[in-house]
Amino acid sequence: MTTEEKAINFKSLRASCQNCSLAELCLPRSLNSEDLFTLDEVIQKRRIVQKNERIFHQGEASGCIFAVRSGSVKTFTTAKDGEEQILGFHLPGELLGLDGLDNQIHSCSGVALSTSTVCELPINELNVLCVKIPGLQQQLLSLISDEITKDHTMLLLLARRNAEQKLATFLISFSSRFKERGYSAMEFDLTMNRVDIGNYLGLADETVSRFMSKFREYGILEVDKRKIKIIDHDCLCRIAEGDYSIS
Amino acid sequence: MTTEEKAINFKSLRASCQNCSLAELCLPRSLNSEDLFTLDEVIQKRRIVQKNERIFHQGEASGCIFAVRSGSVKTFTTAKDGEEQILGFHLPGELLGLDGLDNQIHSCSGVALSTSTVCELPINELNVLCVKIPGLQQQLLSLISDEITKDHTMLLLLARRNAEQKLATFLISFSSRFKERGYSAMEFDLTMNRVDIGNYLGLADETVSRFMSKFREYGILEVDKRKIKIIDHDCLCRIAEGDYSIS
DNA sequence: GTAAAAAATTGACTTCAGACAATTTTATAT
DNA sequence: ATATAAAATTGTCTGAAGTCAATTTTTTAC
Repeated sequence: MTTEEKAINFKSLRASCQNCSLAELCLPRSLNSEDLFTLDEVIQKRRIVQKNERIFHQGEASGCIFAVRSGSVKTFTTAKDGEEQILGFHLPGELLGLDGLDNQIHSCSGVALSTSTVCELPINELNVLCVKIPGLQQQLLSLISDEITKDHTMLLLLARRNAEQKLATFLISFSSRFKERGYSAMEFDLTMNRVDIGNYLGLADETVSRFMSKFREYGILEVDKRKIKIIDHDCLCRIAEGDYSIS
Repeated sequence: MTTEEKAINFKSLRASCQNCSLAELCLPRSLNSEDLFTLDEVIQKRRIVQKNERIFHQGEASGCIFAVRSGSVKTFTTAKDGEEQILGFHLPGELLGLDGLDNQIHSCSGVALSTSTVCELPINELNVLCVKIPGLQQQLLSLISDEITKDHTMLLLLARRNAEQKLATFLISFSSRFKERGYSAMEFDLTMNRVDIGNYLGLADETVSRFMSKFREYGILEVDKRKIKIIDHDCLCRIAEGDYSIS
């Protein structure tokens, strides 16, 4: 992408939590309308990012945390040897960049998986605001706790689950997160490719493909490229829990 | 352990950050002596816990985060099926229980690996104090960021590294953490058993044993039960980085 | 619309680490 | 001190998932 193109993509819009449909899922979750008004003072920018565009960079201090407003985003760390590990896929209403919450450099990068809008929350201003709005401080801590808990769940998945459990868990997670956002829990589009899914789950992309096919063969899913239709949600749950296996 | 014994073990001592040798590593890291005095007002308890005693429980709200003052502690989550995943081993000066920072239930448990002392930091009082001491708020955010970054590093280790890389990384981590605490980087005691190491690294305990032996055979370590002496630190690093292999 | 590139699928084969088992060593309790 | 339990080691064998490779499908660019 050329510098010129970047300039075009980097549109900054005035953001507003007050009339954002995602407020229930996002940082404003438990705030009243007066506090929301105050919060809107610091959430200055809404930024449109194109597919594959970086939102923040590992090793740099953005001074912000980010909220996905539309589209989807992945975060990943890059090891010394250049190897990448995807840390999460983020849907609208979800926060990212909490690793830079101390206003220091980010230890991971964020990249848009599809054309997306993200809200930029300057950490310094957020901290000032936390003093004024006690509920905001609480809400931020709650989101931090969620983030840590989510990582811990992922550690368990990576360390103790086999390939079919990993993939089943992955699909169920997306199902419930789409449902939370008012979309179908049974039919949705994955915005990432098989390589990314494999990387995230600690599997080879061929293994992801193989189990996608197996799930289809067994009538658990209908798979059309990245479009997933869950036919037997219960079975998928049982596979995820290790109570059932197809291999 | 009987109730009576627990009562004896649950000694509460007045804690003080002001004359704690771990202050440089711990929550007070960047505070001045006046702020330290204020901090000491809320760190009310220092608690002695015996080996295998729980410090906080998954599913319960302790209302505290904890700092290890002496000894060592492990944290772990228990899945629905009862399977446990160790999330971390914590040395003096390290914080635990950040997943309960929103003052809600903990999503993991903390257990002493050896007789230990832990400082209990009530979250509510800590939050009040963060308003009074801006440096504390900053320091807390910094520690949260570190925690998230640490988890992300672990996700990469679990997803992308083989057994010898995992074990080498594990040993190097302990080496540098002991060094930070003024102990030898080359000779130290692990306080956990092989099963725990394996669980933490997503390996069978037999695999841990095998690679411990291999490292010994190749003159990289001297291993006497849980006592580790690193002979070839450089080689261990190269194994961890994937630049060298013994298998 | 066509060519080229990227993504996904499937098969064949290999290998790393797990499972199981036997034995040895160490720790604990009486 | 001795018995018992727990932890660690080592060997053998197996299998789940990885690697490599060929092919098909889909996307992108011109």
